Amino acid sequence: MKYSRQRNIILDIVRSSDAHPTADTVYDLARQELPGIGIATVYRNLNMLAENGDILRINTGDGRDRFDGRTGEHYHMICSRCGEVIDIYPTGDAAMEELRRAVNLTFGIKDDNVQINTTLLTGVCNRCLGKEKKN
Amino acid sequence: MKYSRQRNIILDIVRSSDAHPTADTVYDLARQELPGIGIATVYRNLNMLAENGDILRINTGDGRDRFDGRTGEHYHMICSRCGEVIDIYPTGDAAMEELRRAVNLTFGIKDDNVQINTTLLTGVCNRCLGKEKKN
DNA sequence: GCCGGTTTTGATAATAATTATCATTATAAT
DNA sequence: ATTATAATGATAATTATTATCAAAACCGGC
Repeated sequence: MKYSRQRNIILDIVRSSDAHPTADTVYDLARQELPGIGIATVYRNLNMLAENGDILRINTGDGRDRFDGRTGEHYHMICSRCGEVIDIYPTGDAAMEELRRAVNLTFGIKDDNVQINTTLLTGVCNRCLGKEKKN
Repeated sequence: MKYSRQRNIILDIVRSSDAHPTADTVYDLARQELPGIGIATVYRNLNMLAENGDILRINTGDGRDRFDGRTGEHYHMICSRCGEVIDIYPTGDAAMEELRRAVNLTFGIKDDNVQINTTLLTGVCNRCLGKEKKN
């Protein structure tokens, strides 16, 4: 993989965002820095960066992938009301180990060829819960 | 929701398949029974049936939804090699309760607004593992 | 059985996200 | 600087799915 100005801009955008941006959002932000950048370049690089493990691809199920620059172990919840992606971090390695054991036990999995998906949960986010209570 | 021959055919197809068929596959099978059926009818009914809880929609992340006629509590694994959807059933209610507790504990979730996604795991299916060992 | 209202159908156009193509340009190694 | 390789940007193509809408099917009452 060669250096390119475009790729670095895209990586920076994804890394410095905490909103799990879509390709389109990344494109808009990238144009602010490099107006001539093409949408194909954005897609191409998001794919390469994800492939390379520099960023994470999040499939929300709504037809548009989102991307996450935080590659440390964490998980995502999709809000069933607004579709927002919420980060959830495990409370510690021990808890995580406990979860894996529970998964293996619950489903009778013996080997290590299985990993827990990064988008693990669906629920109602706090913002939507707040709005609900007001009505 | 009214009776219609098409809807029943589609429901039967999804129910009697254990291959988590895509809309396209359902369309092919439906045409064997009712050659004039339209693709839009298939999509429309898969959506309505899923909305209604008669079938399950599985988002595999590869851009084409799959459908599952078994609505009892079970989970899915996506094979990271071949993309196949593997059914995984919990070993019992107690195990499932254990898993939920582990999830809540691991992620500091207190309320009940959260549910574990039906597509929970990614891994290598047995068929792909078998092929691998032979090489 | 026929009528009127409602739902569903099927053909097809439209949408929307993403990928492929390809000539041109940028980057890296010698 | 030269040259090989990789990346870019414009745009066409692809693909799954949804929207549109006139025609047909269905259902309850008469």
